Amino acid sequence: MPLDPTPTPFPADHRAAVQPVHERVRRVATRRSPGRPAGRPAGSSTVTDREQLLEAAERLIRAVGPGVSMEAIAMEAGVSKPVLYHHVGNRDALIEALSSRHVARINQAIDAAVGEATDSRGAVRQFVAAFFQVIDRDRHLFLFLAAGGAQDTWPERALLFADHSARPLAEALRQQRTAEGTDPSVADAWAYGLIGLLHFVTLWWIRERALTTDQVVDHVVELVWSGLGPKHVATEQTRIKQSRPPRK
Amino acid sequence: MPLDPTPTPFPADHRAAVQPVHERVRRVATRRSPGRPAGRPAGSSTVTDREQLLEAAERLIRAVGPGVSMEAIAMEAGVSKPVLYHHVGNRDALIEALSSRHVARINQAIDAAVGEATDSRGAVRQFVAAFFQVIDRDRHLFLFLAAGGAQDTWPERALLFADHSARPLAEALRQQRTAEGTDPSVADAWAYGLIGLLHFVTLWWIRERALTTDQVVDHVVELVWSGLGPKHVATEQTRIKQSRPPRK
DNA sequence: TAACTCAATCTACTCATGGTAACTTTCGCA
DNA sequence: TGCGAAAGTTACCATGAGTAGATTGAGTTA
Repeated sequence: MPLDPTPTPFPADHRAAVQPVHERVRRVATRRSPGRPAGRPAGSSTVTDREQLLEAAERLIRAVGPGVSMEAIAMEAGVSKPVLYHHVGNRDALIEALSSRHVARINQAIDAAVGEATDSRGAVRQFVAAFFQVIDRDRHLFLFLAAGGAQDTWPERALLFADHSARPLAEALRQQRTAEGTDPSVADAWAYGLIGLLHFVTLWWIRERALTTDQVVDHVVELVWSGLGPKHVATEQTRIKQSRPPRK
Repeated sequence: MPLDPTPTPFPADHRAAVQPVHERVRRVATRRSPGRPAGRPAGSSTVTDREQLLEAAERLIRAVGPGVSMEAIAMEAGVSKPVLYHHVGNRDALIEALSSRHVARINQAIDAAVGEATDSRGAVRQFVAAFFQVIDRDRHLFLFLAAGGAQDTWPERALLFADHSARPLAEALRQQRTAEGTDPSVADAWAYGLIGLLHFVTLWWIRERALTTDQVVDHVVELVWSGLGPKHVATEQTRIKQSRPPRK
């Protein structure tokens, strides 16, 4: 899996990168200029499409990182701020909308990858690997969706992206557990847990880059598949070793 | 485990609660008033202790939620903003400092709880339960630490709290794996993964309150202990009635 | 064709907040 | 007693979310 060639793992140069935003934005926004008169512009094709705005938002986030301002996004779309707000709502709603699209893409990639697996464990591995790859390819977008909102609305926002990922996963888990005769009520907790697990490992991995993709995927799969419990040689969980489990 | 009596699971009334902040702050900050002259106040006991500031920050966050401003914190401490900044640095540094203290408390609780366990699985359960309890008891503080910063510095900030939790856990895992002769290089990824798992399940659980504490802890432990792989032996939990049909 | 209405848009603003500059006062010490 | 450093304060700046109100083009009616 080829990583894209960005040298710095994290966009640690946010602040520095902010300047280029405006640079680029100024280039892009040909329709706006200081001397421009107010009011509706000529030509009936000015009806703004919500999709255009979302596209522009993604484009800009990819280009300059998760710290983009709403105004910059509006400019990137060649539109003024109130138009953006009219069509999108507010920053949280933008995150919500972008989450929905992006998670759809991720799930598509996951579905395709899982389809290639021949056994259950292989499917889990494909799942994890696909998740990592898509997230890594769109680091900035991921960061924006995971944490790009205002600090005021946090509790609602924190799970916006996770919700989209976790809900279908929960459904799948529920079906699987039902089919195999085990309690399906674990599904929601497991889904959020697994998504959180992937989230944090991804964040850590993006920051540190201490492992190759294959390594980190292997490690995650081992944990997710087998858990912390006794290894398969043991047939009963009562035969666990006496060694103490993780404490601080 | 008694939940504290807050009726609303999430501080969904941030915005509403913002007013009371200032109300309260104005009461507390007796030392400040509009007509007060500038300059160093009389009395040699004015030397501000960093600890006092951190205490004040915690107190206020607990009281009004994770959306507190730096100015409100300064006022709560009976001090002006530049003093707060002088002693603490900036908002991220505040998060860092509070994370350090809070994780220390959490780990203390976990150590105590794990000490009561008689077997490994029980220890994991105690670990998870203790984590949940401490987090739930200090919801606001948790939210502040997990996401209370400015959006600009996100990548660095996102893992501030997680780092503190994950590092000792990684160390423990590394020792354990080394002792039992399995590959210890999984430790970091596992630690961040497990912390992320707990993070998200906690967030979801705080928001939805669909399960009792015992239930959610059981579910998490089952996942963490046994993983998604084939069950060796049915545990008590998995033998619960599987009567629930997949909804939706 | 001229007036009317309305939707789409813009400019220009408010407000909140992180962070800083520059000034002011007290204390300890020679 | 005088003076420098320490500890504070007020007042400010910059940025960015979100909004109010003005402005204009395009159908629509007479």
